[in-house]
Amino acid sequence: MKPLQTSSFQTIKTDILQRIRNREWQAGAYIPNEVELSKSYGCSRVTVNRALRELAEAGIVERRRKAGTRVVSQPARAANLVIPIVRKDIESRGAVYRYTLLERTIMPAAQDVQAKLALKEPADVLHVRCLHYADETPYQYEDRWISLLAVPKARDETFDETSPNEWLVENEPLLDAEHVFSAQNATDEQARLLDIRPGDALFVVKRRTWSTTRTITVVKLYHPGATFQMISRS
Amino acid sequence: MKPLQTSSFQTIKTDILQRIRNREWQAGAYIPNEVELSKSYGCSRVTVNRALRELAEAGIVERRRKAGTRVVSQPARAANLVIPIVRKDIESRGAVYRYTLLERTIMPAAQDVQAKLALKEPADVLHVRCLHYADETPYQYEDRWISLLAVPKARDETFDETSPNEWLVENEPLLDAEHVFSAQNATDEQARLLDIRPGDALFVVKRRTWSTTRTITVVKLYHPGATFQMISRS
DNA sequence: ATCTTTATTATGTCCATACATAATAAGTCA
DNA sequence: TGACTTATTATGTATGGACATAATAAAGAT
Repeated sequence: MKPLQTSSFQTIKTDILQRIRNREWQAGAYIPNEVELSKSYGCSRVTVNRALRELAEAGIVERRRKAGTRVVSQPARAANLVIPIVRKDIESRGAVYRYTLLERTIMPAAQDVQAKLALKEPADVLHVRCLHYADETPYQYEDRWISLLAVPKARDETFDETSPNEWLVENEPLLDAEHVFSAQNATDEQARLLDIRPGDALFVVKRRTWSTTRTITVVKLYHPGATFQMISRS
Repeated sequence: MKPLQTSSFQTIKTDILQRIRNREWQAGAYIPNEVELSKSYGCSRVTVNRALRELAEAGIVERRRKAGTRVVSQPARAANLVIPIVRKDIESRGAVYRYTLLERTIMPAAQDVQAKLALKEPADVLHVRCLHYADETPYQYEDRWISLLAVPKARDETFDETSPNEWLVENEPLLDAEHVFSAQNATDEQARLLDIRPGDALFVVKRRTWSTTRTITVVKLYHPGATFQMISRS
């Protein structure tokens, strides 16, 4: 009989998960240590270690040296969500993507912008506002600040054809980011741009992006709540 | 000299990430295979394997047998967000948590509820509506359906003291879930319950929870947009 | 030319073994 | 009693070697 899951660390992982679900190993309690488990499963300790490590990464068990491995009592749900690049998101829905630049201004950072971009002293920043359409329907309104201190190359980019998002992905790849999700009512201007009514609910994503040393860009992404949803599975 | 990061798979992982960021290994290109890398790093292949595996899990590289490992060209942002248990969320902000049950009704599933809970045939369901307060300010309005076919025990639970969320975490732990986030305008009733104005933006979380075979519960969580935000780092 | 079979290759996993490390418990001494 | 040192323990990581597996390329047959 071939096992359903080929790899044995996987079968061990799901078996342990089952035992926790069935309360054989209760919440808050310590489970047998790696050596004991490897004996009972008839495998190497490394294999058990990998299973337990992945369960710990999933937030299901907690591990501490010398103490052991214990079942987390009330684990918070860990949702793993993907924030796609707008164009890909729209095209994956079978819609035609279009991009419009609304504003591109270079100016000295105002007080609040300087704080947002964590600039120690006043410096030039780039303010870009733009719209992303799906089949000629406004899909996302983007309001972005880029630190020209961190990305001097951006000074020479018009953003006529390429959206700042895609330009940054190309030119400053794989940065760390922090996201804040919220809901807010559309202002008159936002409503006009997104072709909805003032006060309509907007899904807002605020993103701050940085490299090792500096904040690169902060952006607010506004989605009409009715047309937008963000999904996370398992 | 002691390395900054003790484990060598970690240093290798960050080194590879650096090389990708510096475009030494360009987007879409294949990077050296594990054997070559292990030689150049002077370590075992398994160590390189772990570094690359974790980079693949993070969505930074793609791996295929025989083909090799290549840098993902335009990686979608993978945000790892934590959806806390309401009470803990509120208490961690230093506020006092209070819970109020609004409705608890057992009824045969209507058409739409039957579909939502993926019930093949009509069966009894439990409808629970409740409010979560932070310092006597409404924080979350919860509208939940529980399949009594999947969780017969829920029939005997009053939910007077314990919120359905916490009861389910205790009684049906570690279920798989799917989340959908969106924004919508508050209805008159929602506004009344949350002590906001009708039309105010609400942050909505829809969650479907299932065990191996059956859908256990579906729930809609409504947050006043102004007071709520969900954060995800890195 | 097209289909099928057979290498080849890079990743995926496993093992036994070894040493490192963090956290705790036990022991020692003032 | 209290401060300090020394085991002890479970997890964390590394190694060389081995075999499995998926995907592709090459070779062969029709």
